[in-house]
Amino acid sequence: MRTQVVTIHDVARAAGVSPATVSRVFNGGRVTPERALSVQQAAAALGFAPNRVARSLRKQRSSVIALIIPDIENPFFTSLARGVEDAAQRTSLSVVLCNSDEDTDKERRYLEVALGEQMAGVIVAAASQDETDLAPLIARGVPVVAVDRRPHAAEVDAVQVDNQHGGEVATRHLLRAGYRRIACITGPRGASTSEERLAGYRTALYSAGDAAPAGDAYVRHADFRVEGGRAAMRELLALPEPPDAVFVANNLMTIGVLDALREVGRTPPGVGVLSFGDVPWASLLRPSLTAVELPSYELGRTAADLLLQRIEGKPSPLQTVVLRTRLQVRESTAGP
Amino acid sequence: MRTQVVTIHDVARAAGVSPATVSRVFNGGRVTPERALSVQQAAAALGFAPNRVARSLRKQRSSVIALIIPDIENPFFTSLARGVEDAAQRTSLSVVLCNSDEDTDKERRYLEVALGEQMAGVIVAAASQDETDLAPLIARGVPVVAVDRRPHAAEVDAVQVDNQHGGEVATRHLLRAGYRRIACITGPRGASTSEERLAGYRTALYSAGDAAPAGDAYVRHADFRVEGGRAAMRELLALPEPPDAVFVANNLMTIGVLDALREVGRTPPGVGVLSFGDVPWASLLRPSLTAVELPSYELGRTAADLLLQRIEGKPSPLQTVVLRTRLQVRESTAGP
DNA sequence: CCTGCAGCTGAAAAGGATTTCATCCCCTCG
DNA sequence: CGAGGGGATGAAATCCTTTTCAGCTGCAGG
Repeated sequence: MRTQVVTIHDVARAAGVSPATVSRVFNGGRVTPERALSVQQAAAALGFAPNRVARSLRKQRSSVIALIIPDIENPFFTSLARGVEDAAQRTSLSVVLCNSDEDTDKERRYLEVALGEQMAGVIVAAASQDETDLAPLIARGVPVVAVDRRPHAAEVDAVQVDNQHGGEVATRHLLRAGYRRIACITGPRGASTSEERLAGYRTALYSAGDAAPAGDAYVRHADFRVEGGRAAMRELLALPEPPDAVFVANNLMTIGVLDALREVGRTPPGVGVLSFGDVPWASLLRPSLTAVELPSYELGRTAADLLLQRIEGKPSPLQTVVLRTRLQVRESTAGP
Repeated sequence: MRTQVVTIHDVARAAGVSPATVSRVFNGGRVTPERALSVQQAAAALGFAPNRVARSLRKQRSSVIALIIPDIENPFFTSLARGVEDAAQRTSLSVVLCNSDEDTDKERRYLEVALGEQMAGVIVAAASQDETDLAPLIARGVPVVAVDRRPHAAEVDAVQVDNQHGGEVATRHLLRAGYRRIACITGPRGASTSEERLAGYRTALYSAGDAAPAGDAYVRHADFRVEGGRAAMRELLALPEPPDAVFVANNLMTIGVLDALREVGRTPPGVGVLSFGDVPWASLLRPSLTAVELPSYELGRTAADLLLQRIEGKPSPLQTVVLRTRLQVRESTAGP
C-alpha cells in the first residue's frame, strides 16, 4: 500500500515546478497566474489533498479547535456547541467536540490531546474548578476560552451568564408568587455555577426578610443530572415540613424533580418549580414551567468569536464576558 | 516563544541516551530497566509530553477516531456517541465528535479533515445516501464504519437497526389497537432509514387488508426534525378525512406531531401516536407514549468495537450488524 | 548602458517523532 | 577458546509540508 496517495512533490513534478511553488499556490504566496493554473490543474488531476499532519507539524499549529464539554446529553451544551460551530463555520477552522462526562480524568486526556495535536485553540466548559489544568496549554501559547464555568486561578478569557443575578430573580419570582418554604437544589460543591446560583437564592431570601431562610435546611447539592435532581427532591419531600417550592439550578435536575413530585402526586403550580435553564423539549410539558432562560447558543458563539480573535493574534487584555439571563414567565408559577 | 517546550531530544540528552531509546521507552521497545527508569525520570522532570503531530506524521496514523453525526441536538445521536466513547475508552484512542448538521457540505469538510489528519478510523452516520463520499478514506486504507444509515455503494462495515421490521411492528400495533386511518410521517426521500421504516408501514397495512392503504394519501416525507414533524402533522390534520393515528419515523418529529395535535386539542390516545425512537425526556410526557425503542447506545458501542477491530488490522470480510428494536408498549395507545 | 529594485522561483532546512539498519556487547554452546 | 546468536543501542533516514534564503529575471530610472 502506498503511504500517501499523492504528495506535494507529485504535483510539483506533474506541473513542472518545485514543491515550494505548489505550497505557495495553496497558501496564497506570490505565483505567476499561468503557473498557478497549471499547478491547480495538476493537483486536481492527481486528486491531491494536502497532508494536514505535515502541515501542522511545520506550522506548529493545526487548523482545528477543540470544544470540551462536560455532558453531551445536556441540550444546553449541545446548543452551545451549535453556537461555536456556526461561528467557526465562517473561518477555515474545524471544530471537534470532546465529551468529558464531568470526569476530570477524561477531561485531562482531552486537554493533552489538544496540546499534543497542536490545536489552534480550545474552548472548555470545565469539569472542575480546581482540577482542570489549563496551564500547559497556556504555557504553550494556545488560546483558551472558558465557557459557562470558570476554572480557578486560570488566566483565560471567559464567557459566562449572570448566575447570581439569575438565581436571585428566580427566587424572588417564587416569593412573589406566594411560596414561603422555598428550597434550592444546586450543583456540585465548588462549581462556580452551583455556588453563584445558590448565592443568588440566598440573597433573595435574605432580602425578603419575612421568608425565614431556615439556614440551609432546604439546600441540597446534587450533580446537575436527572438522577441527582430526583434524589434531592425525594430528600426534601421526606422532611418533616417539606418545601412548597424549589429553585433548581439546572435543566436536567428539574426533570428529576418533576418526576419525584409526580411520584407523590404533586405538580406545579401546587408546588412551585423554577428551573435555571429551560427544560429540554419544554413543549412536552403541561403546564409549562417558568424558567430562567439561558443564552446557550450565544454563549458558544461569543466564546468562539473571542477564541478566533485570539487565534488571529489580537493582543487585547483578558476579557470576561457576562451574558444576561432572562426570566421566562409562564403560567405554571401562578402561585400555590 | 520556544516552539516546543521539550522534545524527545531534550529528554535524551538529560538521560544520557539517544532519542531512539527515549522513543522505545514510551512505545514498548526493548530497553534495559535501569535506562528506562532514568529516561522516565528525565521525562517527568522536564515535563515532556510527546508531540502527537510528529508521531502521526511518522506513523501515518493518528490516535484519534472521528464520529460524524448529522444532528448533535438529537438525543438518539448523543446516546450513540456515548456508546462509541465508552468503547474507545478502553483503548488509547480518543474520540472526537463532528456535527454535520445533515449538511453534505459540512460533512464533506469533516471527511476531508479526517483524511488529512490521518485519523485512525471514522464512524459516520451519513447525511446522505448518495452524496456522502467515503471512497477517499477507503482508498487510503482508513477503516470506516457506517452507523444507523448506510451510504449507497460504499464498501464498508455497517451497524443499523431493523428499520423495516420495526416499522411493521409499530404499524401493526396501531392496527390492533383499533385505529383504521393510519398515517405515516417519515424522513427525507432517499434516506435508508426513511424508506425502510416506510416500507414496514406499507407492509403492515397491506397485509392487514381491511385497513385500506389509501395509496400514499396519508404518507408524508419530512426532515427528521421537530419543525418538519409539526408541519407534516398540520397538513394531515387539514385533510378532508384526517387520520386517526400516525406512525412517526423518528423521535424529534414526534415532538412536533404532539405539538400540532395539541394545537387542535387532540392528544393520545384519542389519536394514535407511535414513535420510531423514544421521545427524549419521555418522563415529561403524560400520558406516556408507546414507541419503538432503539438501541442507540449499543449501536455506537457495536460500531466502535467493529472499528477498533479493523484498526487492529483484523482482516475478516465486511460485516453488517443489524440490531433488534423493541416495541415498548405504554398506556397511551390503548385505542381510539 | 548600468544600477537597483521588485517579484518570482527553487534548494534546502526545519519541524519532532518512529524505525531501520548496522554495530556492539555479552553470553552460551560446541 | 572460538563462533554464533540475541538483545540493546545509536546514527540516520523518513514522514510531508512550510519557509527561509539566495539567486535569477526583467524592468525602470538615471
